[in-house]
Amino acid sequence: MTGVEPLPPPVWLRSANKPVKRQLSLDAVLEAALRLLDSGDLESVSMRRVAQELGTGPASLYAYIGSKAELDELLYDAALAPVVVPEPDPERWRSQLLDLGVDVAKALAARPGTARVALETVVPSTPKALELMDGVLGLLKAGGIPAREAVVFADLFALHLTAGAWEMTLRSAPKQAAEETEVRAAQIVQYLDLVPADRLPHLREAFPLFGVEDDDPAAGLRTGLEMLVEGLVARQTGGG
Amino acid sequence: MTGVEPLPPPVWLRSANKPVKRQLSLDAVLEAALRLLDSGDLESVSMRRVAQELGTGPASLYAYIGSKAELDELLYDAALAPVVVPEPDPERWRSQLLDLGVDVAKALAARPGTARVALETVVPSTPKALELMDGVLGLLKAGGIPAREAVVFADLFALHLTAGAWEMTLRSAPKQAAEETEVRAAQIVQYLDLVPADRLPHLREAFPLFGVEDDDPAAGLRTGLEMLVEGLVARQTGGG
DNA sequence: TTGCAAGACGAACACCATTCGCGTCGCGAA
DNA sequence: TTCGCGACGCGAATGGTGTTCGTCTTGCAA
Repeated sequence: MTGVEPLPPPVWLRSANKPVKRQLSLDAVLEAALRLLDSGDLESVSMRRVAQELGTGPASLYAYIGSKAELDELLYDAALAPVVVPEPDPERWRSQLLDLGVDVAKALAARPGTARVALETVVPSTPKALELMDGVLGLLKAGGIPAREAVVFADLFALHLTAGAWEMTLRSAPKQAAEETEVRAAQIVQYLDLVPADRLPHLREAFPLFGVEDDDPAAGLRTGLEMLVEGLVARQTGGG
Repeated sequence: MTGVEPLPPPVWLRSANKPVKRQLSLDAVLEAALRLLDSGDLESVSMRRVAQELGTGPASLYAYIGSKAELDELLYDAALAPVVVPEPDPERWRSQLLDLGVDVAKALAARPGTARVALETVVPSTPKALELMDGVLGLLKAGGIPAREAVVFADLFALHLTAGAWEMTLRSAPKQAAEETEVRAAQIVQYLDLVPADRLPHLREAFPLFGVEDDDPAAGLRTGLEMLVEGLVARQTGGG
């Protein structure tokens, strides 16, 4: 090859040193960010690193996104992408709702840190988030829940689910958090030994039961969502 | 007063210029941090600022606390301090539980940012947090909930409550977040206009109902906790 | 061919938590 | 009373963060 290639441009030209990579775009930025996210967590997605991934400086990114928070929301939306909203079936709306909730939480937990974005944003309003909210409202309507109640519930549902996803993220973090949890548990035991024996009696009794069933981190979340739905229908039939 | 005060020490002594402020202590650090927290939020509590508040550099603080995270937990514990655990009354355990939950959330929301500490910690284990957990377990026992269920529920209860407190924190933030919310709402309306009219039908219909009853930010939280408790007892009587 | 808007981006700003290592002080031992 | 030592205090530096300014460059429209 070497023979036929054109000679390199003169070194004193500015363009020789900076080969002018016009390959940036919103998609390229998002793609690079997702690459970083998947090989770590949201913490490892910084402007600098994304820029480095693209072979440029952080300032270049601001042509396509307004702020880091904006990029975070894009990642959040991307994390939500694989979730599909089911067609409401009045016979099965409750299990559909639970499945949807668990799916969302799993999707968020699969991209570590994205759940946190939802917690930090006052009201998450990315396209996919809105689509999912619409889906939840649709299922509630299929279940005969009045619109007024449905709105309140949908809000709570999303909140609980997001918090659950965040907790799943913490617990399923590869190594660090696992031993963190153990250290904490040990500290609590130690603390309980320190405290007068007649204090915290219920905690003493129940403590060994904590952390059971942690083989499936989504199980606890599902239970919580079940309780929420159960409470919703109880409140409907009861009266108030 | 001026007359009786002792004359200042000679200026050429080193101790005159640096009066050797051996006034640092864990309490002093915590106090300064709380002062900053109360005149802002957790974001405004940085090592540098706490140190500045004490007239020193950030390095000095590390004699008393191991890390910023540790200080955060101290603040979290301090925020929880005013909450009192009620004596369980088998007649009223449900309302007691709800009141306790709302109290905790209000206490956390009163020190903006502390709820976030609980969300970020794998398992919050400060003394007050353990005391509250013990209280919750006590109420559940008074309600006749089996220990196994009680543990799962207490976890969910705490999670929901913390998330709710965080949301309250966001919404009740003095100025910034309030208009943030409005901006978001406007953006969503705008987005709904942009999207084909047959998409997101339920959201379109229900959107005006969102944000109603925001005069009492704790109301939504209480509703959520009610549903959770309702679901718990329904699951008990039902069978599973 | 020329002019110009828009993209690219190096450098700098103002933060952040944390660590190193030196100076200084108070206190206990001699 | 004097000395020495250990613990505290803390200035300075390290390596991060998001964001902005001003300049350079380049492709395209006129």
